[in-house]
Amino acid sequence: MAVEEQPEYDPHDYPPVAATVDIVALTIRGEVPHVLLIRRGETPHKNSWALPGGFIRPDEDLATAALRELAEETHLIVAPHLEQLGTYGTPGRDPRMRVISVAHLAIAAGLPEPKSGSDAADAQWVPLSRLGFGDSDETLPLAFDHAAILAAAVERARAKLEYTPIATSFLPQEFTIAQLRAIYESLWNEPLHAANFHRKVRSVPGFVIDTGHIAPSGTDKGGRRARLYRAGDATLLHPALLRPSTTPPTA
Amino acid sequence: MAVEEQPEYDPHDYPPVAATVDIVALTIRGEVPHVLLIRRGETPHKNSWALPGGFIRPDEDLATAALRELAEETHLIVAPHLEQLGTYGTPGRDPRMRVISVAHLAIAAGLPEPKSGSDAADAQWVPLSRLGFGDSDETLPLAFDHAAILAAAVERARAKLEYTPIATSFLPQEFTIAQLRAIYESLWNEPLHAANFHRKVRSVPGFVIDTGHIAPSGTDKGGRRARLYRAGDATLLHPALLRPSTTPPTA
DNA sequence: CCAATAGTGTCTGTAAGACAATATTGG
DNA sequence: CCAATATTGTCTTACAGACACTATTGG
Repeated sequence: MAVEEQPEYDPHDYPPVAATVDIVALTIRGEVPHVLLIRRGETPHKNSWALPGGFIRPDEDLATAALRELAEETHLIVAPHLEQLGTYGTPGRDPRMRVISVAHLAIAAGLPEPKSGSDAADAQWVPLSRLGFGDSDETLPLAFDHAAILAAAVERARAKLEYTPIATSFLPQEFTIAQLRAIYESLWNEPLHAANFHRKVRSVPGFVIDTGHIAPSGTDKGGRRARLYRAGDATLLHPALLRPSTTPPTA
Repeated sequence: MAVEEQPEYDPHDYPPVAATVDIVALTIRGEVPHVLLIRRGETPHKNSWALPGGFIRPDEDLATAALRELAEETHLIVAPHLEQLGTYGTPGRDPRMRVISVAHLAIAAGLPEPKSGSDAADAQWVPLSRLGFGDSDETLPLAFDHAAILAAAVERARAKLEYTPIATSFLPQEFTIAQLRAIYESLWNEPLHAANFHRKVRSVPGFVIDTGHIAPSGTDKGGRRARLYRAGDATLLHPALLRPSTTPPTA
């Protein structure tokens, strides 16, 4: 850390800084990735969309603060996956005062409809496609530098699909390979070869474990019923599942 | 960020938080990776080693603060590579007050001997091997949670060697493939197959560019003189140079 | 039976690791 | 010439992507 000098400095010798957390909460609803956003009720950026977040409390760890803020918005108690994304502290990013915000990425399966929390006029799951991540070129404006934070979160998630089992965090306890593939396809925004994906996933040690169960009739139009899997204990995927687009054909 | 409520809140309504930066500066000196540490002159942790760092100034960006603190220790003006590592804010990590510190990783070639800055009794390049990263099991104790920060930095650097051209940041403008290999070997702490490494590096588009120059007599004991290369424009390596150890033989 | 989805078999090209062989260079 | 380092050739194996084919299941 720091503070090598003045062994008994006074905190008030230094300008006030607000320490906050912001959360990019991602989930999949109906094959489509969504992010939790709130509609700001106050200036600045009144009525525009923003990431949920808030002040870090005195004796609260950073991750704890992120989970608390998330819970206040969604009433979700635990997120299967939470990680620190990065810290945003450019002077002027909040016009009111110096704010240093630790951004987090949270991922969970089928999160419930959010309920408006005390500090948000409205909280809602918004498809990533409406924020510039997808086929549509629609791009809802976000408050502050939240567009940059969201972009970092989406890229982090996309990258981590390659070499970690993070995709399973979007799914229920038991899932089919097709459901897993849908996570990859919707986040990477491109179709994957079903047969090759199937074999590849099953060949990565510790990625998925066959439960022996069979999924109920998935669709209404026939088709073989799929086996159900659960997440394995691997934390890193070897070999990785590389993105088709990021793999330039040795061009 | 946050601050959805109280449109005209008073910063002093919230408990004082110190915002700092810490820097893990890595360089290679004589084939051996070193980290810049300072000897603390004051309590707490008086006389133990710590990472350089300090308060973020009022109108200073996070990266700017990191570079400034680094410059104060080493008189180094620019680091070829600087990235944010993560933020450490567990309550109690500094016994004096709540400190939230944004840790950075800096990499540079052959950095000069540090000069003791104003806020450090002594600053010095310390081999990573003396901190638990290497063959030796020596482990100098570090102040605060700096051991965890250093561990994160080393792992980040090791991982980034695989898929980014970060290794070239440790080297001068022009370098040989053998020098590049020495970076990988010393940080990964394992020998690499020289012939295969050579071909692999040259086959990754945009990793290194042949300058047409030939290195002067490298050793005193003969040997063909190597070609000199400079860093290419790739930001991501395709294909990656995977660590031997991280690649379990599909076990 | 037909349509649709799940899962397996093969084949081809790329790339990694092992090892051999060639090219230089100081002494 | 000898020792040491640089660079290139070959061969074997692993894995990704393409495609064909088999297995189920609803209607």
